[in-house]
Amino acid sequence: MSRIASTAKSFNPVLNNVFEKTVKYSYGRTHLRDPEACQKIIDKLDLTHHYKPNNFNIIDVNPGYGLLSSMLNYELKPKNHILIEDKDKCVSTLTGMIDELQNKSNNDSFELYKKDAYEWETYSDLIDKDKLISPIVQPYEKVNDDLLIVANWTGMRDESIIAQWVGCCGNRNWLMKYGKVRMVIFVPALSAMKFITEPGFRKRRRTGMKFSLFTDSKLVAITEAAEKTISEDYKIEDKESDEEKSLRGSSSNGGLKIPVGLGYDPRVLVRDQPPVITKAQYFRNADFAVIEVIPGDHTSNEIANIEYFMSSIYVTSAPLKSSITGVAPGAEYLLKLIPKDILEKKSYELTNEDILEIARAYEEWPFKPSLEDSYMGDFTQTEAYF
Amino acid sequence: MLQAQKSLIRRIPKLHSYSRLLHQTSKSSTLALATSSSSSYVSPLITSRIIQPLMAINSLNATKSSNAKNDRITKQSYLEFDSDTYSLADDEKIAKYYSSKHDGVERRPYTKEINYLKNILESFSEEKYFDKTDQILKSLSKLVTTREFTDIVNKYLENVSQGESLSLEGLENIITELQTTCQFVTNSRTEAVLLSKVLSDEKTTTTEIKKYLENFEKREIKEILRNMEVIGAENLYKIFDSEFIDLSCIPQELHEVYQEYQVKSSVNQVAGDTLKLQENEIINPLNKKNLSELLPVDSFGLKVIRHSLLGLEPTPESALEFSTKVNEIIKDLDDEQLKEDIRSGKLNHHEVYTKLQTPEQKAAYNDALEHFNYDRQKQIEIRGIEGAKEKWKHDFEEQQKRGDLNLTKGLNAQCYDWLQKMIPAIEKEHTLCKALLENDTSVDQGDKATKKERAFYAPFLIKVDPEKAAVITILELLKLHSTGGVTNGFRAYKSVIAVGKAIETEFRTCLHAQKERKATSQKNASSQLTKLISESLDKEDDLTPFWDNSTRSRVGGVLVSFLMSIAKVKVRKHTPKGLLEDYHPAFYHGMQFIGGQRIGVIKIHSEISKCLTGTSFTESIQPQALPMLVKPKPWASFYGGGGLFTKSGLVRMRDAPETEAYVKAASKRGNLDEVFKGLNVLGSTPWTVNSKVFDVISHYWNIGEEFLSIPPVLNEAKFPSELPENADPKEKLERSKLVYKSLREFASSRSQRCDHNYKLEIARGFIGEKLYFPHNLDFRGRAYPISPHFNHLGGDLTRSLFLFWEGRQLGEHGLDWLKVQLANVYGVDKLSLAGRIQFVNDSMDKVIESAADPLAEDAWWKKAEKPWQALSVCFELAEASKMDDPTKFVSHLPVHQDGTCNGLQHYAALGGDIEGANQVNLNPADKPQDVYTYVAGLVEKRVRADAEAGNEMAKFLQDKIKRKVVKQTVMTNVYGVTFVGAIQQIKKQVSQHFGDNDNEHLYAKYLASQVFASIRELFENAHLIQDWLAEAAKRITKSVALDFGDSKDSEHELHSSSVIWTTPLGLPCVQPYRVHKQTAVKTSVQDIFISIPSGTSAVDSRKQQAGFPPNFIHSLDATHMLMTAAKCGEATLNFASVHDSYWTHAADVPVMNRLIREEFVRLHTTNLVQILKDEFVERYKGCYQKVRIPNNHELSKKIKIIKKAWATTLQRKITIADELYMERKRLQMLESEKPEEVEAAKSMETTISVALEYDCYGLVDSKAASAFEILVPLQFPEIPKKGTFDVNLVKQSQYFFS
DNA sequence: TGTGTGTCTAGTGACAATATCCATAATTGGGGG
DNA sequence: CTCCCAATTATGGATATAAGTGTTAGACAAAGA
Repeated sequence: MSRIASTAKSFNPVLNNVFEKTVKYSYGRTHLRDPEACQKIIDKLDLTHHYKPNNFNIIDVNPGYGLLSSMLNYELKPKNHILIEDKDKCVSTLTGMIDELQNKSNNDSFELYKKDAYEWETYSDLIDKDKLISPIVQPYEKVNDDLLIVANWTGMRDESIIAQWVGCCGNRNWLMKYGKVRMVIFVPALSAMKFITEPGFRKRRRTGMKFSLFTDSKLVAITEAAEKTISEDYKIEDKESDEEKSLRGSSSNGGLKIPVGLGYDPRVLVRDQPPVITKAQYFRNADFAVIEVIPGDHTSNEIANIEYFMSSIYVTSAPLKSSITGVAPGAEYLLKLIPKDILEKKSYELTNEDILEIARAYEEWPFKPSLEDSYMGDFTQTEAYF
Repeated sequence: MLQAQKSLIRRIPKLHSYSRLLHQTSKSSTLALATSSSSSYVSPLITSRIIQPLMAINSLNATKSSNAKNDRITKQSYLEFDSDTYSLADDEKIAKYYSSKHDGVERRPYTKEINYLKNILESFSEEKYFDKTDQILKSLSKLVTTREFTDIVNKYLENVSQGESLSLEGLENIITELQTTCQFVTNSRTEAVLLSKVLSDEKTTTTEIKKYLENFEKREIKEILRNMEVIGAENLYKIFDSEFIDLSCIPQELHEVYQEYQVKSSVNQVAGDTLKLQENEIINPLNKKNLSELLPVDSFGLKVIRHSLLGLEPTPESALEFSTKVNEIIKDLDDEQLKEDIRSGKLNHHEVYTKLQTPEQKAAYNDALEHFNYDRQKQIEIRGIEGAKEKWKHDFEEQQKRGDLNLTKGLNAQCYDWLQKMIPAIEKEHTLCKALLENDTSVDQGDKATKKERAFYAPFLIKVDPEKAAVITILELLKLHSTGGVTNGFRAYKSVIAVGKAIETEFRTCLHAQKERKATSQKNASSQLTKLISESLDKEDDLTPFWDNSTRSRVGGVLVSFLMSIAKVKVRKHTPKGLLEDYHPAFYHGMQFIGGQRIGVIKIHSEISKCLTGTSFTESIQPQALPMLVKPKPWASFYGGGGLFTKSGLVRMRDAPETEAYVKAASKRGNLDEVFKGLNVLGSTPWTVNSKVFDVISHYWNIGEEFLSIPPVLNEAKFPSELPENADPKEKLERSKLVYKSLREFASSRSQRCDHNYKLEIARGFIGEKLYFPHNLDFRGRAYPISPHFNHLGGDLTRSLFLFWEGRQLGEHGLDWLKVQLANVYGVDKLSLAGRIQFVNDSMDKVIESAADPLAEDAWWKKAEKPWQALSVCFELAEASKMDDPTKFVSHLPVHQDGTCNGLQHYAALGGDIEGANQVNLNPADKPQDVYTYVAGLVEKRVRADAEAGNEMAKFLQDKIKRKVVKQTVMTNVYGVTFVGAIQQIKKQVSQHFGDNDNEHLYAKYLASQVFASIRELFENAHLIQDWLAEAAKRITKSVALDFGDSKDSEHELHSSSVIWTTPLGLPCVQPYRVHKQTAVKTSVQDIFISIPSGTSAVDSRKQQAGFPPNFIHSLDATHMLMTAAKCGEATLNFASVHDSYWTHAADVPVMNRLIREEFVRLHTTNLVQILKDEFVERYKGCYQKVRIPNNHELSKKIKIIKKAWATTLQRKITIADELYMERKRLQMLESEKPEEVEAAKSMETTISVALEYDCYGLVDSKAASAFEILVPLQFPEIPKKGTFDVNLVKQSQYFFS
């Protein structure tokens, strides 16, 4: 049973031979196993300027076996580092790590909080009831420098959490009520592809649009594409068609020169230059990406009136002018209110400004459906039988 | 346009996709095996001498499989192929099977395509698109057997011979051509078509007829005349007139008619048994003149004909006929007042019937009414749709006149407006369709996609009258309001299918009615002949198959999209700039998301839905879904029971071709006569509506408040208060849960109100009427009334509305049984019979009070467990007690006898558990045993034991276990309730009765396990049987057929045997649980997701296993019911049933009770499980099952060696298909005529054959660390031993049913 | 190949998800012989 | 007229969609060792 030892910059030498090289239980999530990979991510994040040592808190959601957490802790030196983890094996490794740190380096910033990170209650309890940390509310003009959220949401069903967190960014509730709190989230690669996009990318849908609107998001790191997503007759093509084809988000014959990054919005790749984590560096064979999400300047208030409208718009990829008609009774009238150039666009081509423009136009619309009309019942659940 | 045409023809059959499938599989593993080098996969153990024949066989197989390429129907669409290359060999046309080869139930390849072709053939032949019909016939001739092809062509000839456009020569030419091109073989029916054509020609002289007839032998003529529905009444008489004809030419069934005719014509008075009225125009739906004449019915001096169901008045002729007959009947009445009441129409049919004095009068009245109702029934079925339209029109005109703004009327007027706009749209579509079908390029077909769509639905759409189509569309959409979990709207899927189905039903009804009219159009046809002809019309089985769902959705789709685009509603909006007015679509399309999945919905504009809430919309009930006014046609074949013109199958099923095939086969073999007999008894029970109860219900209904089971009128759902945008996510979540909850409650209340409304409206329409419920079966043989809304299977309220039409004097015991009935519905059913009677006797004054003043605030009946039925009995008892001699009281009330947990009774009888039998009253006892109480006691005992052992939970629950807690779980245990389901049931009880809500789940879980254990303890043998059934189902559904992977039958999936058994009455039950493939059909509304029915796709093993034990028991209780029904029919009882509740007149209860017990004993004296096992063994022989044997056993080693040898020669892994292939070859050779092949086979070893020498089931050792999977012939475990209970005791058990 | 892990689905009558993309088979059309 | 190849079309399969996951046990399938 070999254990990890490393000379990586952010790796705490005290923890040499604490983490096991292979772990038996993945609990359905991906775990980094190589300190070098963690180092890549930490370097890319470049957070040392943003957070003052011993003067800020980290909420670390699903740290797993804690390798990355320990390195982040060593690198950033938070005052409190809350590890929200409820999986038994992880918890025991984590306690081992915490003990080790306390014994050998007197570091007691870590606090293990054994609760289900899925529950909203966990967070409110953490702050309001158990008072492990007391974050400071900071204005939305700048990024909050008191709180950092790190999360591993790489499981199958975790995507919904990511979407909801972004929703919280729009609502400015939950932890986002403290201000622009930075989040570093491990997500499934496919989620990152859908969510971190620019207008015009074919995979951009409602949630992708919300990412743009409510957050400033970056790709921090990506993994090598799993083999099955790489097309065999992969060819290097010239740049123009390159651009066009990859814009379509097609995963089969994308235009990048190397398979890595296939399926991502190429402009995002160019913009963010994410480092690549190799397969050997993580445990569990499932692609993931690391994203950085910071709440943005727009709120869900601004588009609350067109929620239902948007959901209809993003069903099809036809230009707005044709998909708009069936959306509500009398939607023809709405056509007159929305600028022509927007109507020519397809749903995935809409920019933040376009969306806001539509929301404004919608407000002008005399026949806009009443709110309860947008309630679409979902009572498919089997109910009692006498 | 040629291209579009080709595209149409090509796309319709979709054969090439199948051929692709064939092609693909022909390349798959097994065939690769077959075509690989000849000797390579022969086991090395076989000597070279034996390899020779094997090689020959394999190369033969190889050539066959290379031929298989030619099976592909490629290139030109199959309407154009002209060689035999693509045809199915004769043996292939039928030589396929479903789950078992040994049942003689055939599966035809390309069923779907053949059905489609039959349908479009029907359509095209009526339109006389000969070039297309030729092609279709050619194609069909390649796909079906000669016999079937003859039937198809005959039908086609019938269709095209209609009218003047085709001469006799033309017809003959077609026949000759078909004979040469398609190997068409004529039969007597073909001759009948020709004969009919000859006779129909006005110019044909009698001599010519004679001459024509002389071409045949008399025996032949007899056969030809059998096809009377082809020839028609009028022509039949012409033949009768011919001097060439004598009695020897007349088939048996027509003898009577013939002789009668001879007599009458000799007196020169032709078949005068019908009234001489004006031209008989019964079926002319669109004749408006006819309608205006309908109003003055009372001009006949009789107002008996009061109710006009669906706004349809009876035809004047039949009304006149009826009134004449009634006048005749009441002529002799001595009560002048009664006479006057009847004449003036004060009394409804049932009142008249009950007031008549002599049995003769009653019989005569019944007879007259039956005749009269026959006409009305026809009217309802054929013109029901039109009735709705007339109502709209009426309201529209009223509104125009008065500017009336009443909401309901406004809606009707609105509908009329839409209708007017929709008709031209559909008419235009019709012309486009016809143009497309006629290759008329002058008409612009719009864009490509539209044209493609049109090509699909055109042949079907043009068959339905635009007006009717429009009415149906509007009705169906409004009917769907707020269904499918959509507020103010409905699922697009449902609407499209519903419209498609309704259109199909309408089309079928019209077609049938039209045929009947043609065949019986002779105005003076004798009623006998008319009846004979319409009966033989029913026999046409499968020549117009049901449309498949993709067709339905396409037809529905186009109509729905029309309505959506034309239906507008006016809206006004006050804005700062003043009043804005606009027309908005009444329906609009959207998407709903459920768990991320898209669901297409159509929403109804709020202005419209406002009008729809809570108001009645009875016109929207399809007339075919109403109870019938006349006795349903008796079941005699798979189709044919039920409505006059409505085709409904014997077994209701959803996309289960296998079930259908099995039942049809059984029906053809005559195995179902017993089933028919029972069903016909159920169908021939006449009912009427209990108007007294109806009045009371109606009173409370109209108040609009919640009362007993009547839900209140709710106008809108109440929502919790809004939350700010930035509220805590947890709070937001809680709120949205509340919102959904209140929406759900609102919806359920509304849908309940709606449902009740339907029922009440129908009941209102049928007050005083005589009504019948045609029944059919579900796949287990349980009988259900076909009319879905209003039937005696409903809840308490609905059941209380029913009375038997006929009355029976109470006689000696009747009164007591009425009292028992009251006690039962009051909830006092645990006492002995005497105790129950005593209970009612003690409450007699309250009973009479209840009847006298049912509306009283605290009336006694309202406290009953089933109040409405209690009220119904109160009325009856009060009436009876008024009589001096109650035994003379004529009672109409059905008295129920219910089995105590019927499923458990059957289990107990099967298992022979003594204690179990006691608890469900199989064993005679002084008072009824209550199994629920007993089980509750057992559970209590267990809980107490646990409590003593220190279980905290048990301590809490101790002494709290009541009957009610366990009741539902015990009851549903038989029906296969799962552990989770039981937890839910108990949880509900727990949360109601115990205080502690936090732990209710834990409690429920704990209790559920205790209840299960208790039931198991009580019905030990029964549960062993249950286990045996489940194990058998598991083995069957996990088995592999020997033929799997055979190139000739590549459609079967690996596990494709479903559980099939035959009930003691001969009904085959096929569990329809398979994994259906699904595809999307593009319609103009949206893509519609439909599942493709298949009898060969993989079985859903889990469902099959879970479903089999309860289904088997259900099939037994259904059998018991049908047996009892048949016996009751023989005993001339009126009989009805709700699965395990049997109903008859109070006076007849003793007889029925005896029959129930006798039949139960008769059913269970045979060893049903043994029979089932034998049946299974026979059915599933040739199937193999995977068995895990110890890895280190010598057999494992042997098989591994063989596998390895094969694998090395084949250069790949050995699959199951390979193993089966080798075994198949071995068995084939064993049967061979060549001795050397037999020899070779004998010494050949396959993975399967080596295992035969071992008792593999005995080798199974679950504890063994490592196991090895091998294939062995399917075997079934030994059936568990029966307990010692003697079923015959049931005969003496008073409380078995009570 | 034998394990632990993750996913799926749970009584009957009876109720069903769509849009889009992509690979590939089938068909058509054109050209040459 | 047929044959062959390129181009086009049809079709089935895969995948995403939204965004709390009411509940628990057990069977079954894929996957990691």
